[in-house]
Amino acid sequence: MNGEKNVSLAVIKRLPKYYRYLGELIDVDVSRISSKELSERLNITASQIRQDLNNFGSFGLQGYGYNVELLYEEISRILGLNKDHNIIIIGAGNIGHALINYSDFTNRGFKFIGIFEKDPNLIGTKINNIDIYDINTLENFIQGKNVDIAVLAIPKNSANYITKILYKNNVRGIWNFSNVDLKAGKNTKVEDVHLMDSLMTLSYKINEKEIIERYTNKKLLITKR
Amino acid sequence: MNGEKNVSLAVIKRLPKYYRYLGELIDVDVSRISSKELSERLNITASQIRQDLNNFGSFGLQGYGYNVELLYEEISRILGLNKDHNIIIIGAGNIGHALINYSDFTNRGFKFIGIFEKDPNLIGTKINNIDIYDINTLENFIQGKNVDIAVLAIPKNSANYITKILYKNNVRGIWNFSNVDLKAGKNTKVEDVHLMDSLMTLSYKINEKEIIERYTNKKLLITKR
DNA sequence: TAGATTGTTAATCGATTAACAATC
DNA sequence: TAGATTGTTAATCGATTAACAATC
Repeated sequence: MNGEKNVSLAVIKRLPKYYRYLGELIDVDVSRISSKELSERLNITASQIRQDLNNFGSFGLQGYGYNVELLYEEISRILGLNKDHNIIIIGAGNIGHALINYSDFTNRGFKFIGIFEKDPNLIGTKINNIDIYDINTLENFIQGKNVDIAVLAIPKNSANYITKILYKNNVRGIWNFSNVDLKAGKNTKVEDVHLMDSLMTLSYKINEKEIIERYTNKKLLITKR
Repeated sequence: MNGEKNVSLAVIKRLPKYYRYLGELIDVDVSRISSKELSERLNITASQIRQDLNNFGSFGLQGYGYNVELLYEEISRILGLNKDHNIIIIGAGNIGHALINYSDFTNRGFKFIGIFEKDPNLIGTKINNIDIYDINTLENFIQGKNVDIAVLAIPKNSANYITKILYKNNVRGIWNFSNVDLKAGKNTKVEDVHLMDSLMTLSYKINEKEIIERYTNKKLLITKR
């Protein structure tokens, strides 16, 4: 039972970038690339790129580099994109709306199969041809269909109740847009998208100089006393 | 000119979580908390929490812990949330739409002051009482108003052209939802929100076991030969 | 064959955790 | 005063970078 080495999340988070850029190369008929060239374009060291890929296998050729199409295919498999995934959306608000209409997901095999809402005015209608169901039928639906991923796009006060249902019914992944921190369940992985956190990070970045100045001065003053 | 120590982005990314949780504590009238208690709730070691905060100052008291309200205030200042920020949105599509309607941003001092579009059917209309302007008037608008942050929510083929305008006019930050990797400009910071990358990461997570198995087996086979 | 570039081991760097004296 | 918990220094761990032998 060895061989079960874990790959760090930092590595995984870089793979979609490689994948995206390789896709662009294919579009302009580039068939071969070295880690050095990738490195210059992606602002990641060549060494790191080679290390990342070698977590999964030896996809290159000495003296040649990487075959673009082949590497693209491999990364697609590593990311699980060779399989279809069924997605449901919890919450027919703005975010749910935006995601449903984003065709890139569908093109990569992510299939929206239902939306769940509590607002009776929305139940029974459709968004982009996907049915909106009563949130109370959620558990039943999951038990009947193969749900891989649930998008959580509801206010935080209802999030706990819903996630319990998702964990209990072994939904494989939660894509969390709600403003709560979820722990992964026994059989359920979680990926957070905290827009508010992201905006706050940007706020820090644009004010950084001033902030650092203020706080380091304060610390210096205290230290000097 | 010393004292200009830099704080790592990993630290900054944790601050909004502290901030959010402290806000929740205030709501339920908790006035004091230790790093140990925070630690249990946030799944971050107490040591790390203390290290993070001490990048900016000494906000606690030995034998007591932290005053919740005071710490909340300090983090708010560290994140630049004590100031208002003017935001414009480039692209009146689904994402732009979703963000505009998300009141949490407004409550934290992020003020939407304009939307820019190229679709003539949308120009002149409003979303949530914010005007939609012709994208061609963007540069003029920026020169006349104080734009802190531009949200980039347009297809990638037009992204390059627009970002050039933003850099040139020293917009302080770009919140990038477009499927391109932006480099920070001389005076412009960038924060990426790559939804597609995030979804791919989740895809990896839910398929991880199988993926690791497949690839480590492959490597073992190769090694054995 | 000579040149290029990989895969991989070793060195470095940075971030996290542990430990503890200072002090409320 | 005794107990609790900070701020901070030191130790550990993990991730990134450098170096180079293997090999196309």
